[in-house]
Amino acid sequence: MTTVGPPDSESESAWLAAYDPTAFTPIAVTVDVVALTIRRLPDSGAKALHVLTIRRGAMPYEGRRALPGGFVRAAENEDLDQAAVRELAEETGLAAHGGGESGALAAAPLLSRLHLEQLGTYGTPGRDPRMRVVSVAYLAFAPDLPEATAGGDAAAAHWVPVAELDPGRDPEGLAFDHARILADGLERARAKLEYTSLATAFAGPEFTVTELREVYEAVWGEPLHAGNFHRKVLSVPGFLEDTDTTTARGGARGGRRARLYRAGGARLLHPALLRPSREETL
Amino acid sequence: MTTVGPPDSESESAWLAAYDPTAFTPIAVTVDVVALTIRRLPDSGAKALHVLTIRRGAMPYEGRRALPGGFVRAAENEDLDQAAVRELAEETGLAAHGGGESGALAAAPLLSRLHLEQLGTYGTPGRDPRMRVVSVAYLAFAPDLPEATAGGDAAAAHWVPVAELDPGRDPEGLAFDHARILADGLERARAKLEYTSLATAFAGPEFTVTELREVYEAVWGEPLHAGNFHRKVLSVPGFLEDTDTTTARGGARGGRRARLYRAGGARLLHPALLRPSREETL
DNA sequence: CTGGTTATTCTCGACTTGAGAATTTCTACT
DNA sequence: AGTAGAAATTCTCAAGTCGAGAATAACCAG
Repeated sequence: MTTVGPPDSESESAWLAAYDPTAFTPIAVTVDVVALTIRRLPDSGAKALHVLTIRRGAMPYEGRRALPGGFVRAAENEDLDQAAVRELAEETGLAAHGGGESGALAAAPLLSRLHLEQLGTYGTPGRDPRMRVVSVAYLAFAPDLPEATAGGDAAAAHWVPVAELDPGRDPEGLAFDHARILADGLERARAKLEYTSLATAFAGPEFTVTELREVYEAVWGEPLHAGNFHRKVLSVPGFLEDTDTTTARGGARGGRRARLYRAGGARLLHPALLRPSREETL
Repeated sequence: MTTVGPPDSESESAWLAAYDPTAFTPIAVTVDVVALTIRRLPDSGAKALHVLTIRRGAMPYEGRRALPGGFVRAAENEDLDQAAVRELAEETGLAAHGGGESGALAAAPLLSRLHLEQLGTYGTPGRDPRMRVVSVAYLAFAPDLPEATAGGDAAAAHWVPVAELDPGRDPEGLAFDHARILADGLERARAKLEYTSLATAFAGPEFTVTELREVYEAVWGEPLHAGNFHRKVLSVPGFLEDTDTTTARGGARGGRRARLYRAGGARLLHPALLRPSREETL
């Protein structure tokens, strides 16, 4: 019930239990961010889903990769969402400097088109070997971001193809329970692409249907039928808004110019775009 | 990144920021539970969605209704999920006594068929007037539970029809930001009924298609076409499993006996059962 | 002007849906 | 026993959606 502490607790009512002194064993509250973007693979040139990771500079898990994150600044009355944006900005180096810390997403110019949402909270005792830590995880989507890194100060920060972190392909794995958090974030992202217009958050302000399809293919990790995809996205009311313009040129190797669209007002997709395959999980 | 505290922080790296002393302004961590069940309305006899509320016995918001909840017992190494189950058990009086606190849902016998999932975390500064509180909210579904109340100790606990708490119909509203949490919980519940087999968690071990439909109608708050609903649920693979038995009697005023089913293994519904109406929100 | 490339539109058969209605099986009451 | 009304289950049918596989259209390089 969110009641708190010793004050006004002389009642012998049930609430006495809640005012138990054990409640005051300190618990640290942090935020971790699963930041996703779509970029081209250096080699194949294909578009793939990438996640932002940093390299830990201290024990425990020193040298291990981890999700960016850090303490919620309680003393500064920082909101959870604000903390997530701040950590992301600091870690990516994007607008880490100068930016006022007023309106959440407004702080960092380069992070302006960012979509941010809470993913879940992880607080199992022992997840951090040093003390009890409850971490609120956030999921962030952004259009192709620059080689983040160099967060002004942070240890190496890099966009890593999520495929590389797949348990089995990744020898050491992420620090703490971050592999689990990442997995939850990916599943959430894949699911939200089905019934929300979130995919447009990965694209620029104007994009082609093919680019949008590539977003879906990168996140879902499977090819989609171009024709049917085209028909489908244009039939969902409010999903795409025609700009009446086309790309300046066709493909590098020839080909028709593609029509440009911008995100329409709809937030929910009706009917939804369902993944061809999916597993029986929950 | 879930890193913590002073120890091993003599590095001048970026992490220094994370080790900022301000991080140690205490933050209290609590759990709040949105517990839902379906019961008959005392008057009309119709089935309606109810939420468990308690009456606050202390300031602030003394006398106001609130969601059950309380501190996470850090000193006892209590997991967040455990804390939610414990609070629910204490508040409902169901198995508040004796029960070991081992396996989460196993503690309280009467709560055994309970479905529990994390809803979200609410930590806006000022949501509790006394101190900084970060509350992890949980959503719980259970089949028709007894008139909970009398949690051994708790101030009056009651199942309240959610319609009664609707902003506008409810003069005072819930304490803290609990109205918001409840709203989020309801939306989540309504959404999950669409694409998961969660509805069966509101029904007994064996139920009829009509009872299942009543669950959907109570949660969604709108009538469904009986015939189409029947066809639909039976066509989703793994949703319902035939028991080859029927109810002992038809309806009180006559009528055919209904076939009994139990929940099948499926957790996700394919294809989904979509709400007839829905708003454009996210 | 030509061949290869990319975008967009069509076709068609298999399903799925919503509405409305028919059937089947019961209970209560003459 | 026989009948009316109730509740569960099954059907019908037209409209909409989907996946596969083309067919068209518009472009680029040479």
